[in-house]
Amino acid sequence: MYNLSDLETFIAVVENKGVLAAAREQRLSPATVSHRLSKLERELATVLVFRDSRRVRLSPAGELFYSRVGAIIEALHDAEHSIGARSSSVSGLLRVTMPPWIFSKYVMPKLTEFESKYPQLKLDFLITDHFVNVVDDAQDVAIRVGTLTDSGLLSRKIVNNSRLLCAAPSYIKKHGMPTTLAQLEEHYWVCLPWQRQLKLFDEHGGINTFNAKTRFTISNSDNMTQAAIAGHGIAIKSKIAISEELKSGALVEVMPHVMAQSDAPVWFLRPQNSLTTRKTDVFYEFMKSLFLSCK
Amino acid sequence: MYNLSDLETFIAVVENKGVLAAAREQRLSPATVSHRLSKLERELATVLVFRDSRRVRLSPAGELFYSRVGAIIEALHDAEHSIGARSSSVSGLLRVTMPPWIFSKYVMPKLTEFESKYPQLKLDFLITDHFVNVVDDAQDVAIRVGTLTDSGLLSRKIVNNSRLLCAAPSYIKKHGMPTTLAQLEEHYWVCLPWQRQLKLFDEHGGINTFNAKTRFTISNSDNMTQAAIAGHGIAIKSKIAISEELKSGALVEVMPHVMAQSDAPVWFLRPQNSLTTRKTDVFYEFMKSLFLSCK
DNA sequence: AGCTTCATTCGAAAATATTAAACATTGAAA
DNA sequence: TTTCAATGTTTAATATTTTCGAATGAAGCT
Repeated sequence: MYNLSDLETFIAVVENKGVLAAAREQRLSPATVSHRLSKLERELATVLVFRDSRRVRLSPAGELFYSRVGAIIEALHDAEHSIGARSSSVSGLLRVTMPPWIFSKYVMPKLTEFESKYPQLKLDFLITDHFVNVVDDAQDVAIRVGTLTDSGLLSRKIVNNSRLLCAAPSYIKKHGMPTTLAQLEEHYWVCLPWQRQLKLFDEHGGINTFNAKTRFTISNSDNMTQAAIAGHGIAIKSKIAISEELKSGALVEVMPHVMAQSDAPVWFLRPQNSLTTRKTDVFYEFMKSLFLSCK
Repeated sequence: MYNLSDLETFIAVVENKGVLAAAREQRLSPATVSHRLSKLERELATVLVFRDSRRVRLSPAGELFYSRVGAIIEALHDAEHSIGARSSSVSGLLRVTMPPWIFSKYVMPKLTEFESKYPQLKLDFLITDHFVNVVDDAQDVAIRVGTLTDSGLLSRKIVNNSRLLCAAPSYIKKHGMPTTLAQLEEHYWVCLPWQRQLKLFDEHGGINTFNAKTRFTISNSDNMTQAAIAGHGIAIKSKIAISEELKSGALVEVMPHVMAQSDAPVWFLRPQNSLTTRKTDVFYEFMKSLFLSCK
């Protein structure tokens, strides 16, 4: 029967593309690596790796086996950790999707710190404002803002947040500061394509569906902020996305408290039934730490 | 570093509730089992099993580790199988939910056959007409009939099927065979609680929402069929659920082609990202085979 | 051809695993 | 209380597996 170490060696051979390199990484002699590999193949009665003495190439079976075994070893490390055994380092790949503004404003500045804390952990960011199906696109984590529509995902709130209307002072100077819904309706908007319909409170507290008049829409939240700062119109933004702009005066709030459904917390989502949780757990802690100052 | 065999021995100890019994099962000496277990605990620096010399009891850590490691070993066997190595038997536990009529009419009759083919595989059936959340209730497989609403699940169609209206001849004799929607509205219905609103085509092919007049509802599809046969009213049934009753004349179809949205295939659903697929795969093949004659 | 780089094989040594037998513990029966 | 039976651990000898340096082979590069 083969061993865990045989599996780990197999993985090392694949990832280092060679017996010698794998041996160096694992601090073993090449002979040992070669032995372990042939034992594994003998036990499985399957060729995993084609070796012409110059390089190493995965067989189709090896390809398949590799793609599975990595996750299994990871799950095992995770299980060890779950019982408090072994201060095993967090390793592997974590696929994360989030909106651009969270990435650029919150994640990027602290990313080096995170990377040096978990050097074994590789991150794959899918940065977009579009809805990404976590399951279909094989993401391990999604950061979402606003009301959740995902089902079958575990959600944890990272930080509270609300949306508000804002515009550049230059825009307000030119077009005037609106004080009624009727006035608001005459203004230009800078918004994401799916934000054009919005719900606002009228004077009596009733909810009013409202179609934004736009000259253009942008499908990236960061660029949309830039457009608002440049004075192209009124924008709907997360409070924590533009806190600095509000403070510096680059943007000013328009008609506070007029937005219905302004509540837009930042959420941390991950699929359920995953065998490995440690990677996502440390990333959750990281994300949480980024928003501590927003409280 | 501990071995796979150490993990397997640990599992055997847990499942056989003892070192001696585990040794017998694994065809090892008790000394070996004891050694392996202590090695595992030494490596993990964690007590997994409390041993007073009379019996064996899992520690909390052991409990947790056991629940994880079982799935991991299973995933590994699965990976082996996926590359065609080892004709490993399918083992473990498979949790399945399905409606009563499918279970009693299709699954039960062939269950012994399936069990003798995969003696190592334990099945846990959750038989209900109610919607079961696969993820929350930790089901490995769900058999669903009709339009799918689950997200994040892999679905495969097992067999095509449609719903129709039917009633017992005795009921029709007494109340007359309806030929128009207006007449239908006067009839009594036997239906599941969530079937009381149904959509029917009118003479012009338009869709008509229709509230069924009921004396009672039953929340189990099998009992509901019995009620229909007993002449309590018109029922909405899957064609393949009552094929025999239609043939024998115990039930007769009422107003064919009047049901809108009558399409109701039988689906096989399973969560995505599961590490083990072999168990579900063999069960899928089994389910598929049950409906071959329905084509 | 000669050199370099990589992977495998060989044989000895080291490390690890296995087992029987002796020993320990405990619950129950006498 | 004593004894017995059942279970788990330890010990120490034995068997197996693993490891590594050195030798060998295979292929590309100059």
